[in-house]
Amino acid sequence: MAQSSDTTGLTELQLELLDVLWSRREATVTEVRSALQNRRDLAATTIATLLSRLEKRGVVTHRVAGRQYVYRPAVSVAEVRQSMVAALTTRLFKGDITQLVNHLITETEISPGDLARVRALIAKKGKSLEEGA
Amino acid sequence: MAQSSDTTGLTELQLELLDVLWSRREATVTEVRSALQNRRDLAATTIATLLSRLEKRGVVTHRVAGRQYVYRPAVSVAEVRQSMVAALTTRLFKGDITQLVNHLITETEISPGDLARVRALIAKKGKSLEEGA
DNA sequence: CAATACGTTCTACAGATGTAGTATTACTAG
DNA sequence: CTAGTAATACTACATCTGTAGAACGTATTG
Repeated sequence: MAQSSDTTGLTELQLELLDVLWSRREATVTEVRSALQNRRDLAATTIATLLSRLEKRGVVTHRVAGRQYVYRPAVSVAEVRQSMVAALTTRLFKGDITQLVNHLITETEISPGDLARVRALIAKKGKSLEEGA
Repeated sequence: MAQSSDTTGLTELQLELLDVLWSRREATVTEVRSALQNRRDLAATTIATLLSRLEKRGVVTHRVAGRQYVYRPAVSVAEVRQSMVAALTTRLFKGDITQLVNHLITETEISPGDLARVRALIAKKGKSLEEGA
């Protein structure tokens, strides 16, 4: 669902805003601002600008509550991950997922624990495939 | 090696240019241009501009050959993959690699073949860890 | 030597992003 | 009712990116 407007190009900051909205379901400008306060000290007007731009792109929506706007995401975490991971896979690994996984387990310092967890995930996926097919 | 200047933010087009340089080791503006010809029909000056901008960022270098510039990458595929995958993992999965892998095998339509290949990769990695440690 | 062609550098411009001040509007407290 | 306050909208600006024309210099070819 949701034929959202190309979320592949979301920037760091834009994702941080979305994160706030995702975790709170919805939030006002002020709320978003204070949620980011620790890392970013942005003017309220800056947050407002960013959110309205995101709205123009179809990434968020807002409803009016009194004199305030309450923003909420118009795209899901899953969707965004989907499109961004796909974009990265295409760009860097010619679309080959196994190459990406290979990169992850060989080129990054993956811990034995993580490796085990990954193995478990694969096993589970294998099972579900057997059943399904 | 190479403390290259933040390659996390490379765009699609910039990566396409780099791809040409990576595969040919080095190339002139004209060569890069014709290599991209199929997908992108860009003016020679456009390619030149792009390459010189990339050079300013430390992503490529050039040497002079007669009246032409021969560009070559200043960053490796590995480095770029490294930093871009890391950035994505951080942004979208709070830095948790297993979450990314989980996404890959559950959220994308991964083929049984790919799954098997991934499993093999994990197995191999497991072995090398045993030996190493 | 002169004209043409090629190659690079400069300049230009629109759109996106990060950032925020100012203006406007509407509410709240005295 | 009026002054201060809070919220949004508008304006502004620097930087980056995609794109390319114009200017300029040099080489090749009559």
